[in-house]
Amino acid sequence: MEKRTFKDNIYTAIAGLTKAFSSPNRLEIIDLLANGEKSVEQIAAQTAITVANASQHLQVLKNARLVKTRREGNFIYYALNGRKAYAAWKAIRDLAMEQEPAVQITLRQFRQEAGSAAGLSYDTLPQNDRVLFLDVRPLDEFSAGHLEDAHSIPMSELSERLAELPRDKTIITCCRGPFCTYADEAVQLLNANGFTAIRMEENYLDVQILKEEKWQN
Amino acid sequence: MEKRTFKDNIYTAIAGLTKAFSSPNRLEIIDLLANGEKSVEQIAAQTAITVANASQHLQVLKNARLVKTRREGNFIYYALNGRKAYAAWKAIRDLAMEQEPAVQITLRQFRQEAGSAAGLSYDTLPQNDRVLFLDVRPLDEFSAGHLEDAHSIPMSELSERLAELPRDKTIITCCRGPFCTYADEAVQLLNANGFTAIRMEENYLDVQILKEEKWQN
DNA sequence: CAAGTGTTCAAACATATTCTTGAATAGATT
DNA sequence: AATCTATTCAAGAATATGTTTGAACACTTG
Repeated sequence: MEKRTFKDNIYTAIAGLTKAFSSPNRLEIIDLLANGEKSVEQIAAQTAITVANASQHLQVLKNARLVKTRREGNFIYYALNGRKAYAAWKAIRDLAMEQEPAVQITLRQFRQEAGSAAGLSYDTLPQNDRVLFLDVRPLDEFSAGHLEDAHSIPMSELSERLAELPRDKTIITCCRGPFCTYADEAVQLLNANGFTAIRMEENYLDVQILKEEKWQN
Repeated sequence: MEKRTFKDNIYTAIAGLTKAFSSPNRLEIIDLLANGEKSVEQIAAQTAITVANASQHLQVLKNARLVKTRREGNFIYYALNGRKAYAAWKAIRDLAMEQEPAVQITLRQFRQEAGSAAGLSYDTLPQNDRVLFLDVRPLDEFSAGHLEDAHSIPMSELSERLAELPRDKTIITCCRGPFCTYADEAVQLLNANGFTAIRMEENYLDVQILKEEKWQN
C-alpha cells in the first residue's frame, strides 16, 4: 500500500468518526445517552429535536459505532457504545470548557441568572458527613448508575419531597453534567427554601473515570 | 436565559470546535503539528495539500483555537494550542483505533506489507540496556521534544548512519505516532541490515501524558 | 523603494449536511 | 389476520463545506 493511500484512508476513516461528533444535536444526544439508554421518543422529548430527525442522527451515531441498540417490545433503546466513546466526548467537552469563550460566557451567564453560581468540581469537595450528595436526575438514569453515596430525588418531585433533606448539611446537587440544568433548578429551589445547596460540575461517569485513574496507579 | 437557548448555545459552540476536527486534512495537520511547530509551506510539503488549501484549513483550526501562530521573519509558524487540544485528538484517535474497523484493517495491512508487524505500546516495553530507543523524525521535531533516552537519526539519514547503532540491542523505533510511516520504514531498513528492530506505537507526547498520569496519583 | 518570498484572500464550483414532511416498515397487541 | 405503535426511510429545499485558481497582501532583503 502506498504511504499516501495509507494516510488518506486512515485520516478519512477517523474524520468519519469525528463528523459524528460535529453536530449540536448529536452532541446533545450523546450527552444525554451518557446517563443511560433511551428510546428515540424519549430522546426527542428531552431535546428540541423531532422524532424523525432524532432517528436520523441516531443512525449517524450508530454507523460511527458511537451508540448501540437494544430492542425491548416496541421500543429500541439507544446507549453509548463503550467507555472510549464517552472519554472522547469528555475530552472535547473539557477542551471546550477550557478554551471556547462562547461556552464559558454562556455557562457563566446562565448560572448567574439561575443563582447557582459556579459549580464545584468533585475532587475539591469534602467527603464527610457535613455534605449530602443529591442526584436530581430522573429515576431511571439514577438506576443506570450513580455516585455511591448519593440520595435520589428527581427534579420533578423535589418540591414535594423537601422534608427528606437535612437542614444542617450542605447539599451538593448532581445531574447529567455541566450542561444539564436540573442541578441549577434544584439549587435555586433549595436555597429559596432555606437549605444550603451548591451544584456539582461533573456527572457520575466523570467521577468514576476520575476514581479509576487514581486506582490505576 | 431560557434553558433551551442555553443548551442550544452550548452545544452549537462545542460543535464549532468538533467541526474543526472533522476533516481528514485537518486531522493530518493536527497530528503533524503535535510534533512541533511548522510553517504553512512545511505543512503543505509533508501532506498532500496545496499551500492555499493548507492555509485555509489552518485558519479554521486557528478560529477554533486549536492552533496558535508565531511569526519569525517571512515565516508564520503554526503549533498546537495547549495540552487539552492534543488530549482531545488523542481521545479521538484512541477511540478510532479501538473500534473503527477501517482504521484497524488499514493499519494492519500497511504494517504487514511494510514488515513492521504490530507496533508495541510503550508501557509494555522493557526499560533496560537491552533496548535502544531510536527517534527517526526530522531533527527539528526531535529538538522540539522527545523521549529522554532516545537517540536521534532522521529517517532521511538512517541508511548512511547505521554504524552508530548497536547490533546487540533491540532497536525501538519511534516517530510521530501510530499513523506515521517513518518508524515502519526504519524497521524495514534495520531488519534488512541485520538489526533487530520493532516500532513503537505512540509518540513522545503520548508517553509524556502516560507518565504524568502516573506521577499525578 | 523595489523585488522577492511566504501567506492569505476571494470567487466559483462541486459536494455534503441538515431539517422537514409524509409515507413505509417492523414488531407487538388484539 | 388486522390494527397499533415506535421507528425508519425517501425526497426535496436550504445551508454549509472543501478544493482550485489566480490575485492580493505582509514582511524581509537587496
